[in-house]
Amino acid sequence: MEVLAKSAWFQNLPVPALAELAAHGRERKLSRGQILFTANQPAEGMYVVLSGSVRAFRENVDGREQTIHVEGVGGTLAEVPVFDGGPYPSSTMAEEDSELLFLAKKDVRRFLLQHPEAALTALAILARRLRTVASLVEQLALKDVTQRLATLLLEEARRKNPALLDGVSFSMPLSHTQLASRLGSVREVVTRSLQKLVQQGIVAIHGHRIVILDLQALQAQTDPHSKPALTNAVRR
Amino acid sequence: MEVLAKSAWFQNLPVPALAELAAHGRERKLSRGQILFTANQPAEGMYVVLSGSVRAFRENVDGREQTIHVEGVGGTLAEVPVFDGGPYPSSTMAEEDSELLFLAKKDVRRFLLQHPEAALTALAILARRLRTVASLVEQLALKDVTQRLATLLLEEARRKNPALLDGVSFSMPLSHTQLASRLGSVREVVTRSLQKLVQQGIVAIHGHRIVILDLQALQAQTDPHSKPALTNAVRR
DNA sequence: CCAACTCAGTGACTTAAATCACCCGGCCGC
DNA sequence: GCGGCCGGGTGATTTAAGTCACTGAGTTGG
Repeated sequence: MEVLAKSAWFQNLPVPALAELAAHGRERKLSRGQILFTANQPAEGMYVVLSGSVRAFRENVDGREQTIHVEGVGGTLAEVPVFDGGPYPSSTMAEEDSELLFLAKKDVRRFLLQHPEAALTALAILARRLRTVASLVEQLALKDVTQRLATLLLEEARRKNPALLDGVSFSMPLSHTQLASRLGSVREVVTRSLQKLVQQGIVAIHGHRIVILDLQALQAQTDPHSKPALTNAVRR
Repeated sequence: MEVLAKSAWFQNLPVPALAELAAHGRERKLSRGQILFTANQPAEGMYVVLSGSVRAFRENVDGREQTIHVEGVGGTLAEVPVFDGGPYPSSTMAEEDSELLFLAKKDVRRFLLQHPEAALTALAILARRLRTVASLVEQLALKDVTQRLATLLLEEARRKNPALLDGVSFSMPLSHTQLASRLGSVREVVTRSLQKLVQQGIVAIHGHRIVILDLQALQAQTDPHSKPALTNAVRR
């Protein structure tokens, strides 16, 4: 309950109403690596992350995975089927041991009908998610792996500490395989891309701690160094 | 107004309320190729497509574009900033001459607060959009161009006529460049991929009309023909 | 303490995709 | 009629990414 109230989903709502919603939910524990549900299964409701962290992903036939989003405490999973009635859109796996609260579709819908402010909050959440997923599309379609990696590093750094400057460090406890699944690539390529950033003196790596040595340069890696493209003037 | 009522956004709502919302809107005409707004501009509201068709896309520095979604009559653009308050997430361009209705953020929000059923509808729309964008991520990260093309052809065919069988045809008035922008690729590659499908006798093309000759085969192209992957049993 | 993992690193090779540089045909507007 | 543009089609080449196959360090747990 305490967690529910802190979740972005349920900001500023009358506590008794929340308590009632929570009372209808069921708790669920997952250990690291466990699968919560699989894409295309029929969905009965959504989940709120009470502790730990869970990742939603899609996979293709030969087992390669693409992470769609990762939710920490207060985050929610499978809101989509609550509203459009379809099956689960992604598979989800616990990244660490986690506790979740399951909320049935009809309970959530009823709650939002009775609390229109909450519905607007829900819209804000979906909107933000849409933004991040659309950015992922952009990254995958228009940027190369190094650019995507640089972007991810900057995002993670900013998540921990929005004030960035040369020398800041942050921890990123992800294996190269996990990184690859976020970046839409494979382990070996991520290893080499990281290496490249290290060799260029842009970042340093100590275990799971990343040090940003040259913020400018890292940001530069984010955008393609646009082809020296013949301008109209130059052409002919 | 008639269009507003038919839009998925405003299903089953009291006509007077709709009329009032529409009265606060402003009409806007676009000619083919015209830009409505650009990604990252501050956003004041959303748009409903009254006629024509508009596409939302992102582009990188050397001008390559990735289409995020395309909206026809009744569709909406830029709902995201209405709910999360951020700037426009994508650029949008009219694919044909189009008429739009602009609705200011605060009018939409007020309307949804007063009509909680409408808020649930809005959630359903965002949810569906999230589903399609997440699928786009999956396609880009895990499928090759031919697979993506096959998927797109099947989707388009189904949009026109859900009952698919060998021999159905449909019109797809897109240039190869436009196709490429949807598929996350470039013109030449799309041309060759299409050619491949034609040579294999899977589809035929007459101008902008596509005939599906072998539905089975087309569906097969959709999924990678999974690597003969050494199973655990075989290994060692 | 050894077996069995998981994780990272790396060289060699293959391949899908992108890029470059053309050509051709149609069509539009002078 | 002709210059220009757009759409499509192609061959040749380059390049990023992915694949394969191993190595070796570090951990965990029987």
